Amino acid sequence: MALATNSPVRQKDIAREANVSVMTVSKVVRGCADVAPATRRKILARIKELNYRPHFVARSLVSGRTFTIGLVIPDLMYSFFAEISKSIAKVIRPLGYELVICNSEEDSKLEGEEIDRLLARQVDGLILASAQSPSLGDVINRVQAANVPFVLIDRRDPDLRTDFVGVNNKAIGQLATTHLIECGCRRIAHIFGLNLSPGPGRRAGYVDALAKHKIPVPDSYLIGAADDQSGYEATKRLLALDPRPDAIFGYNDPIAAGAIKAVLEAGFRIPEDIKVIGVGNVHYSDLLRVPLSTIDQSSTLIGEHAANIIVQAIGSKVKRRPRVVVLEPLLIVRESTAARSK
Amino acid sequence: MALATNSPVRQKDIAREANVSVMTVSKVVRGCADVAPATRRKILARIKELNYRPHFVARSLVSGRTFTIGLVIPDLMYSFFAEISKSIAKVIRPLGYELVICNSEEDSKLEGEEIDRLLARQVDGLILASAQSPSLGDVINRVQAANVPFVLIDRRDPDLRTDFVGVNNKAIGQLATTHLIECGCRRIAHIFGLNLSPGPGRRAGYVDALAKHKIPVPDSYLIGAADDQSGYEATKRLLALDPRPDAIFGYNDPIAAGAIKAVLEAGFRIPEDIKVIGVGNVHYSDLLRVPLSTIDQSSTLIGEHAANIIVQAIGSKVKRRPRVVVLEPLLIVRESTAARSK
DNA sequence: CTGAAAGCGCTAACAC
DNA sequence: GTGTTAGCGCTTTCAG
Repeated sequence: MALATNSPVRQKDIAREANVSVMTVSKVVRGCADVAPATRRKILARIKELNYRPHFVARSLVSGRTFTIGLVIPDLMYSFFAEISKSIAKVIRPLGYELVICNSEEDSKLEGEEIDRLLARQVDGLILASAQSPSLGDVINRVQAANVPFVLIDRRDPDLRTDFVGVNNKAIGQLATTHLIECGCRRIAHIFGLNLSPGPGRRAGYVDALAKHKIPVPDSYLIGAADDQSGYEATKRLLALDPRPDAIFGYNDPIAAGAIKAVLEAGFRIPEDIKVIGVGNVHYSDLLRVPLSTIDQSSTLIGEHAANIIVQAIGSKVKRRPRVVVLEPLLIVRESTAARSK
Repeated sequence: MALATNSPVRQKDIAREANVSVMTVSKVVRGCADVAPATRRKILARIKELNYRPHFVARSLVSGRTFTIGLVIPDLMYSFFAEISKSIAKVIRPLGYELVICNSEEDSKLEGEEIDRLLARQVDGLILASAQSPSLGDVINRVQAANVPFVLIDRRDPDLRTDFVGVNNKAIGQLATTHLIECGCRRIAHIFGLNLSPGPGRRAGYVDALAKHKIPVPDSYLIGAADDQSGYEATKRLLALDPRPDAIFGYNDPIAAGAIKAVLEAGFRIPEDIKVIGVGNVHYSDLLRVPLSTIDQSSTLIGEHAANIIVQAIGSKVKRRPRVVVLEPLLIVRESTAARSK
């Protein structure tokens, strides 16, 4: 025992110690059947003794596979993306893959660089929640040129026929808005998000639901924000309008949480005076000043689907037709849109 | 132009196209000076034309460096760790490193496997927020045997002389508890966390502060929890005690948020009847039912320090003495411990 | 300034 | 069952 506290142990070392060739060691390491039991035992003993670990890089060089999947997301701090990352990892880990996560920080230039780096690192596949706007074309071209399978998540370029996993954003907008209408609200404002695929989709659903119920709203009820802070600011502006909105549909939960803060600060009650709904069903929605009604977009499922698709794409040598998974959203009613008896 | 839509381009291809040897291409790629300007230009043109990208794996095999750093954390969903991940990435990215993040899910067996995998992948360094308990010894031994630099973060084994970056947890416990005492509370309960280094540290600070002010509390005021849900449950049990606590110090913000929920549900007011304080200053603390007073543990700084240390350790061939960075916590007072005029 | 030789650690493919 | 040969794409070393 003892020894081997330092310096990498190679198959060559095992081979020498066990009086066999490197090839035989390699076979044992990979679990090939055609090795004599006695030899195998001897080699395994040395492997354990010297604490040998196969050299992943060397193996990758010859096999052409790194068992690495790259994930590019706007921000790990959004629990939506953290949850997706986690669920992807959970699927691919047992298959021997590791995940390299890159923050693009909603910056399309940075995103491009990260993707290039991941390609240079020979990732076997790529999962992208792109910050590119309005078109993903450039990046996608480079990825395709590198012949690396990829899946788009959350944010989609409708012009591109690629694998995609996401939510039906229009349905989200419709669901949220219709819910508010059914709650009796008629002056429904929407704080929309970034100009990426989920943003316009939710907005379209909002507009659509209003139209369907023949409820007109002033343009001033549509206003943009990026996070809880700007959602808070945006809401202050909404509250100054005349007539004042009686409901606010936030692009996501953080924005809606900011809205709640602004509404309460202004002295209005939720849900009595103003109802608020968000999207995402983030973990803490239930703990907010007013427990937040929201639309669940099943982040975990998105990750699982994306992971399964990419793994399958890596495995298949033939060109597959693009797989598109669009999940249906789910309304979750909490106190912020509750029907309150006075 | 055109072509090269597929198949990897190698230096060999560039060399052939440019009528030079592979060596010269390699030199240009690496930016060596000893290449004739004309040759360099010619080669660069081909590189761009064929969209050549250096093969990271091959490069790693010969250089012995992967420019990859492994990060093992309990859960990416804890915003504390997400924030650390993000700040680490921000530091190492410009230096050419990529981060591989692994969730250990607070499972020491899984953690060990992940570390082994990262070692097999030849990571240049490792940053660990270990779930091992009570001692990190085993894992650390393996990492040291592999001769890979590593930094412990957040969770420490006091017996081990290793690089470490974290917060002064005892000071956190003292700060929180002393603050509650100064608010006039005398029946201060503590919901402690997992039995890892931060848990006992904070608890010790709590006990210490109470002792210093000669405030006795019944054993029943000390109770454990793991997340917001169990924090909620734990608080319900605390509220059933006689005498009822007039303050609750939660191990972290999620637990404290769960406590707030339970307290309000039971019909008590915060901060008038019961004050609550957490730790972590998570992003949404301000948006909770009652804005949560908390102790900031500067997650971003932890990540930055850890990143700097690991990069330095990777760079230096000599054995350095362990660097230990213990950050001092900061009290942030919000409404949950505010002195309210009746 | 340019290039030929050797090899990083490992594994296909094929002999023995 | 076992070992030999060749080579993955790149860089280090050293000749030209």
